[in-house]
Amino acid sequence: MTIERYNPKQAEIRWQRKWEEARIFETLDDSSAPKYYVLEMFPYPSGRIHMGHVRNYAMGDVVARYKRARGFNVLHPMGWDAFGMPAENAAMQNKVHPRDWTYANIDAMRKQLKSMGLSLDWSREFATCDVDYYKQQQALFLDFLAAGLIYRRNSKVNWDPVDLTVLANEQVIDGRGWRSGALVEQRELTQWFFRISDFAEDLLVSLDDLDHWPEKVRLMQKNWIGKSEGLSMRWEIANPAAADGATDIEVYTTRPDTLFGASFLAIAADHPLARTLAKKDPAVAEFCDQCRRAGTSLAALDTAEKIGLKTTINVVHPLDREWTVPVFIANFVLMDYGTGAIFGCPSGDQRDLDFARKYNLPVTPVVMPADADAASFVITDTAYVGDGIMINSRNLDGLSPETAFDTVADLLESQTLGDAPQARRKIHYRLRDWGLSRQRYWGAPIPVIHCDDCGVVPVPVKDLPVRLPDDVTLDKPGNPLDHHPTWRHVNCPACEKPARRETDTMDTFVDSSWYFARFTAPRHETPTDPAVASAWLPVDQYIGGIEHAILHLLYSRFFTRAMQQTGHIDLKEPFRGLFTQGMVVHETYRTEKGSKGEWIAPAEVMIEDTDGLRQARHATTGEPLVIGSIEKMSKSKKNVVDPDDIIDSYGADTARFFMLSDSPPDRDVIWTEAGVEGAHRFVQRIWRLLGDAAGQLSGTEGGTGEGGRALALSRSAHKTVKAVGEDIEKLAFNKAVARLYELVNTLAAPLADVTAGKADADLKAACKQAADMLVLLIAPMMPHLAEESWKLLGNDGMVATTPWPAYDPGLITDEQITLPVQINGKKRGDLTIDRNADQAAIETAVLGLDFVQTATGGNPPRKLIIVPQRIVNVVI
RNA sequence: GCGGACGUGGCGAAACUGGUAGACGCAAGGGACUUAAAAUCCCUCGGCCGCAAGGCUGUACGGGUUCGAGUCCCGUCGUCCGCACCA
Repeated sequence: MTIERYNPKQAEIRWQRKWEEARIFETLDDSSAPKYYVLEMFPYPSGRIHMGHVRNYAMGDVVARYKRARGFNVLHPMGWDAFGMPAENAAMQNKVHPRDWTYANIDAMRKQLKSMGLSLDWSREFATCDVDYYKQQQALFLDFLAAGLIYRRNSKVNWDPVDLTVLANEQVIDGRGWRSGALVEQRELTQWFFRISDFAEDLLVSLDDLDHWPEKVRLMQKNWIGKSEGLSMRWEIANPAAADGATDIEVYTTRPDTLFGASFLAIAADHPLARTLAKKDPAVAEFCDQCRRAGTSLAALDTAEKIGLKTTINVVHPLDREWTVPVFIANFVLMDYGTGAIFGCPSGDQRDLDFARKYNLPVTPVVMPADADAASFVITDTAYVGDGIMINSRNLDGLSPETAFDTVADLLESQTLGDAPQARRKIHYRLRDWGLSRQRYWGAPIPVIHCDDCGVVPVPVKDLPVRLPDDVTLDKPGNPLDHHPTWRHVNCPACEKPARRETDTMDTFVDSSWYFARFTAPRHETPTDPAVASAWLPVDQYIGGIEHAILHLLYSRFFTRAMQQTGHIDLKEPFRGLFTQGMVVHETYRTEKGSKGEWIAPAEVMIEDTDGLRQARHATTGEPLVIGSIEKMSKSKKNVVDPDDIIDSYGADTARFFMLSDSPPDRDVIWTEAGVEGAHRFVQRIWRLLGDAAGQLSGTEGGTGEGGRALALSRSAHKTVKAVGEDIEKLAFNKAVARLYELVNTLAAPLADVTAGKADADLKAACKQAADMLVLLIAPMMPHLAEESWKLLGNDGMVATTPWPAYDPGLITDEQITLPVQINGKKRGDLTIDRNADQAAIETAVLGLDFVQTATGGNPPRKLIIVPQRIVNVVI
């Protein structure tokens, strides 16, 4: 009579096979059903999946299975972000080819993902290192180049002189290469750039329309784009001889209103004028070198002292020809922001104030708080940066800074210096063009050829792909493509003379900037099938980590616009809905406190818990261990749990379910053994309750209970259907999980009666209906258990192709409701009353309650507040 | 420095637009079943007082608005995140 324990191992593989054979997750383009595109950020094939992947893909799969059950034509693809440095590093360490290493990893991870039972359309799978994929990417490059969306220019890069490669800013640690440890040099290299900054304004204003994105991500992108409105103004050089004939210095400011507070100009060490001066004066040259060296270390910026060197140059104040201001070279002025030159107004900027005090420059307050006194207002050691009114500013006095801004801007725009207006209003963005050149092997080759006669010549489309050569040596420093004996030698497509291939490859962020579009037609002979792509896109729900909030998402938004401009796609925003999930974290264990202790993996730890006191011990040696802080799972701290182990011992359903319960999905979730066991107990509980009753239920027709317990059960079940659907729509998986626990709790007793043969026909029908509903509701989270239970209950077909259950709205609202009754705002009791009772009826009933009578002493209350369907408050 | 988010039992968390604070889970304690264990089932579980009925108190801290505040406003403290010599 009692059913055996559920065996996920056998059941899960069996159902995975059945789904695959029936090809139910392979998506067709021609469907009359509305489309729904759900996508999780595709993984880098590092070798094994981790719990973060399990969480990410479990969430996406809930959405995909739920939407499918709701009748949508769901696209849910998977692929691999497969180019990048780790493959080259592995190749150097293990003497394997990056390609072999990568594809072996993909095979291993695909197998792991399949064991999770995800409803993915594997027929659309690709890796970005597939020749066909990067061929299409090269085609996009050529189109972007032709459309002027890509250009080439010299740019300063971080150069590792040992590894002979360019380093990203994140790879420079304390001024040294992260791998070689060599002092990083600043070098000028000719590099390719995407004109993303041309789209700055559109990328900024369109954020407002992305109302299914987290506010946090939109704000991060907004700050990253960094729009500022200001004035670009030229200051006439009073002594051109000192400046080698230069006549003016152009300065960018967002505070032209403070112009009368100016007491110095400062230029960057890399400013052309500074370079000119450095040539003549060794002291200037030495100072500039010092600034550049300090500039490479990001950490040093925090503490770096503001230092400057006074030059011999003076400039004329734009609004007073009698007034000259000294020019400094300063370490805090950046060449690549604005014009590389600023004017300093010490009273209104703390940094300028510190600088002025250090070099004894005048400090004139020009803005004061509206309630201050102009005669006595002084700046001591804190600059005044707030709003207020203008003072000490001649004709601007008394104006607001905002009005003063316009007054100064209008004046200087109409005033001329030389042959041109002295100033013009300028909108400035922090967003830089995106440099895509990488001096590496394992990336998509940039499809251009350098010819001595013709210059840079794009590879003709018919010659694509430009394939990566297989026979490369990776044990020498530098770019393997560069020292390949033959690969780079080709004839110029234009003049047929010998020429050289570009040996730089593309940044891997390029690969991930359009993969979501390729999934819509993954085998098409051009990058996209525009009609198909436009029909599927945008991605309705994109799910991934917050670490991609800026770069990946911004680049993808740019790429979509660029693809629209070049006719590959007909929209500009790729992701309608975005969700950023939290990390999976775990306790840490070490042999002793402090840095001396050795990290111990959770698998080797035993936890004892007596009266709330937790003690960790080594599972084999029994040695007591220190329980450390809860941190992101990482190899270095050994606090990792391998998904394979969990799926092996508990099954995929348990792993998925646990990842979805407990914590809200955007917050970190703590992985605990007890939590997994709890999830697994729930799996077994469902199986046991349904299994024991299955003999009675499998022949029973499900139906809504007509009265008593049967009706109460049906009410609970229908309410759960409604709630779970709403929770999944909001991606509130943890709340949906709680509703499922509740339903099982209420279902337990009636099911036990059914099992014992003590249920009447009404209750049996209600139980069957509720049980069927439960199975359909758990299916997005625990699909294998759902299929197995569905069959057990005697139902036909697969849950994976069964529609989402409908609830009866009539069962959602109860006829009797219980209103809490407060006296002076404190709950003192309840009132159970007909839900349609009018105000007068409620009032009479409330005043008749014993505890209300006691409180009022029979007198009418001062006030009686009745909030329909909610609460009653008696004020006395 | 600038910008943002958050702060609720022993723990993870619920609480829709201000309306019963702590749903649901974990841990813990007690009990039943069992030769025993596991599994399962039942009960208790914010704090204080009380045999109990019940009362008081409680959402970081201090004020305020309101019939009513975890939720709104002002201030303080703390934690986390993003950007950062940005002119």
